[in-house]
Amino acid sequence: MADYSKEEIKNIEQKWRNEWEKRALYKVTNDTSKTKYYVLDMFPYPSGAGLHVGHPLGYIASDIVARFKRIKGFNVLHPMGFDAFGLPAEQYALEHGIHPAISTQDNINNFKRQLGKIGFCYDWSREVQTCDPSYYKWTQWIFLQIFNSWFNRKKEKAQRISELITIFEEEGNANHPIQNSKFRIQSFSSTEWKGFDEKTQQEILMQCRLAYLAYTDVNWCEALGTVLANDEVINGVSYRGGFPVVKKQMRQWSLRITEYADRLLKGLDEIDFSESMKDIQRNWIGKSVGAELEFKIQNSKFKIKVFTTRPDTIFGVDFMVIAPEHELVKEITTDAQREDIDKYLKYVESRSEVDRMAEVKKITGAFTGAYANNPFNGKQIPIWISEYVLAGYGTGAIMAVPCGDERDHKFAKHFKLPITNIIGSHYNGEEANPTKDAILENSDFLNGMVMRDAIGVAIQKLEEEGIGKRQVNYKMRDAGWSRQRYWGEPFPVVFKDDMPYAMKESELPLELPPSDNFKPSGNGEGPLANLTDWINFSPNAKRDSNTMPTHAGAAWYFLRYMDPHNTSAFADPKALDYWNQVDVYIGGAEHAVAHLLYARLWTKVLHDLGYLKFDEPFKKLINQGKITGDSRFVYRLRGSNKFVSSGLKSNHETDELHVDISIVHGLELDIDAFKKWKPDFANAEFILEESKYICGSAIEKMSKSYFNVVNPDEIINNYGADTLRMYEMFLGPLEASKPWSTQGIDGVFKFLRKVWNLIHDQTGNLKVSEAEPTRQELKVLYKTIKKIEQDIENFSFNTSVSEFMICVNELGSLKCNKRAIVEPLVIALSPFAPHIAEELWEKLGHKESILTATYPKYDDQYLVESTFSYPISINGKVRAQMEFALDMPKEDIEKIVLASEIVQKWTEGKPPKKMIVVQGRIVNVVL
RNA sequence: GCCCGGGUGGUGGAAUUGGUAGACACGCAGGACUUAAAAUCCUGUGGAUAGUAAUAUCUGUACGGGUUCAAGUCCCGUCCUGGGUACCA
Repeated sequence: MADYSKEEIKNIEQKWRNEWEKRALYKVTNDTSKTKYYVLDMFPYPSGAGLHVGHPLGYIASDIVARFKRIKGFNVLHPMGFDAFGLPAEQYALEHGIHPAISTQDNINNFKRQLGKIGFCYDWSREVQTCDPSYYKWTQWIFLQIFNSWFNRKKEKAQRISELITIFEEEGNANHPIQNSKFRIQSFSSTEWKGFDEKTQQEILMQCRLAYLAYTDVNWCEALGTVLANDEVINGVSYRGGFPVVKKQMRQWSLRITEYADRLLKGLDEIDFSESMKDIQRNWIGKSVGAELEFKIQNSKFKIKVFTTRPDTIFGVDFMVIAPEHELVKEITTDAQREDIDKYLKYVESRSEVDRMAEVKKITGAFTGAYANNPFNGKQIPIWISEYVLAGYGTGAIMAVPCGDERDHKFAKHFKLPITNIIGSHYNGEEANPTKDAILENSDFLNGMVMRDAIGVAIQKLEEEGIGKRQVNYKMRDAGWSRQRYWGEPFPVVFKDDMPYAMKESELPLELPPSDNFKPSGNGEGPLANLTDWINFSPNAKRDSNTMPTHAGAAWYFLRYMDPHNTSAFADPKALDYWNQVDVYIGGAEHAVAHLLYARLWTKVLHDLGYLKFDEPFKKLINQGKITGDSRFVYRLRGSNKFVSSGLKSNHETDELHVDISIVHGLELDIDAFKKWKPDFANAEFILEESKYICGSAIEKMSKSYFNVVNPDEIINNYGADTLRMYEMFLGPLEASKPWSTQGIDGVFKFLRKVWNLIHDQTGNLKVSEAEPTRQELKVLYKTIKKIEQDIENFSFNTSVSEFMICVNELGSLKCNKRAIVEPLVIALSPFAPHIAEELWEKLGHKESILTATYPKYDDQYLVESTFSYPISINGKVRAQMEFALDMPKEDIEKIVLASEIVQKWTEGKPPKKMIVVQGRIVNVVL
């Protein structure tokens, strides 16, 4: 009895999970007397497959941090919830006829059961579910705040739309021009504003709102009768089924995230995300600084605006290219070229997304017959159209500089256009050179300047002459916010006269109407369009048939945890103020651009509107790596039931089959188990190498169909949750992605048993001595505590597990079972292995949970390696100090002293700057 | 193509940021206990050469150069590899 056996582990872990719940130990209060610490996991989408070993990796890490900070004396918020709206539940409903609400609840229950077994210290009383009306009431409410805001570019912040209306009433829009150049009304006075009818006013406001309706392209899949999200479209065909996808214009909600591009970019400097994560966001935002300038078209009233990042190359412009969709194409094409252009436009129209993606390198285009003039020297420039210029970026038109831009160069060569060289020997005639370091030639007033410097000069000149101006462009587009789905938040608006109006707060939530029809309506609208009574709920008012994307609920859930049951606000300002930013946010890197950007955006808008004091939600972000599966293969001879070992398969024609990883040891197949695995294989024959069957292997994603999934329940049944927790941490650095393998889990289990045995004798009785610890024992303990503390602060949990192992090995060899050593060790271990720590803590005579303990302090004097220094004197003067370790053997010290005298002779009396001494030997001397 | 990471024993991975490379663990080998097995414990374990041995010497962090008293770590080039992005002017 009382051995750390598998049976005993189950009892211990169950006992403590019950105790924790019974004593409500994880309940967190908004207690403002303590310093707060907010540790957040990215809440999961509760998929039907349940948890696999990859999920808990980040959760375990955050749980360790939460428990650590707690025993460090912080008031720790460590909540969990579910991102419960989403496509898979709807898909499941279509296939199995089970309502998403029901399957989602089932899945959540299963997740909670699995999470409960791992011993996390979540405060479940703060759980949020995004599909809960009491939650999405506030998602809708925040959406309406965004809808009722506009972005004041002068102040670079969001303001209430009511303030904009006041401005329009007082002064028209002279100071706040319409940004959409295609909108029919561009400027108006205050009297004009007052004269507009209601609908016109609403249309104007729609051009300014941060959440706005507009016709935008969607990915329409005719075969599936539905609209697809970007990530459901792979290389121009649908992810499911591989059907063609085309662009279709639909009236949809978007969030004007582009207005925040610059603040989202600047905000990155203040927050602690990994550089790669910041890079991804920066690339996504895609800021480029350059100039916008106008080219006059010959014999025409039109001008073409282009955007360029390289105004310094203005004298190298040999032609211009505009997008085929550009509005001026029809206007400027000459009669002589009309046939060519029409032919090309037809060709472009016929090209699907797939073709374009596949043939990026293909050079196509047509000449319009029109010419523009270089704004500086009047040089005649032919105007072409080509699909390599995108209508959606910049102005949809470019000035082509073939000697400096690769695509322009290829285009010029292909159509035999002349190429002006402005960079001398930097251009070899064969390929473009995008350098900024060349000295400009053939460039009029820029001649002789280094290109890098000429950029600013050119912009200044453009501005002086009124030809152009400095301009910043972003790759990022506004965020499409409509989904043609059922299982999401309905938009809390009503349409009157085709314009949306915000619902009143008292009317929220606008609940998702009950339905059992989840099929798309077929005309591009989602399933809600089938509910005509709900849509047309009143004779002159309609609802939106779209729902919000899952990003909506996830864009603010971290705020709701602070005050989850509030019915009068999304959270109390005091709670928001106290908990403030998330101190550490742990989750997968796959959310780099979508979720994290939207959460940052919503935070910034709420900040601007005065609801939050902070404008970045996450102070620090840690991306845990993916745990991938380690698959095994067998090779079946084609058309037979004979399997050939991996090393010999090249001699045969074989098919590769996944085999269950549980019947393979390392790479060697358990042949008997294999025969029993599936009836088909009962009579299988084998071609062996060295009398073994060796399997092939590959690292791939964990998936049931690959037979490489490891369910945490299995590990917990075998070894207990504490071993699982420590093993997942021991596997490698948190941020690295790594294949799952249970090789080595025994080592972690043995470690825990050693801890157990440290204070139990062979018969299972407690053996703790009250004796004073020795200096050596204290050193072992303090060294460990200090290292662990640093490791946790650095999120380096793999090394901290090693550190514990070293410590227990050393204490074991010292035969140390003293209370003064063991107790602090158990406290330090408790964040990693809470169950065993609680049990030992109780056995050591404590009535209160170990969560109420205080993280042990260490005494530096026991850790210092170098405690005294020996002066080296040269010519009677002390010239350098040498440091010695306190516990260095005496003989070694004598050796060094001797050596240092030799060194002095060797260095001819020059004082060494530094001497490297390792284990009593002088390794190196720095003069 | 462009922008970031990464490449260390049979395996997962350490290395105080330029200072004994391979901590810790797995695996493997040998030993102890046992009638036996399991479990547990102990010892060894990058490679090569020499030696009965303790040990000694050389070599070694993808490859080729370089800086430095000293390089896994810094610089240049090459090759693999993971991620992001894609005609963004």
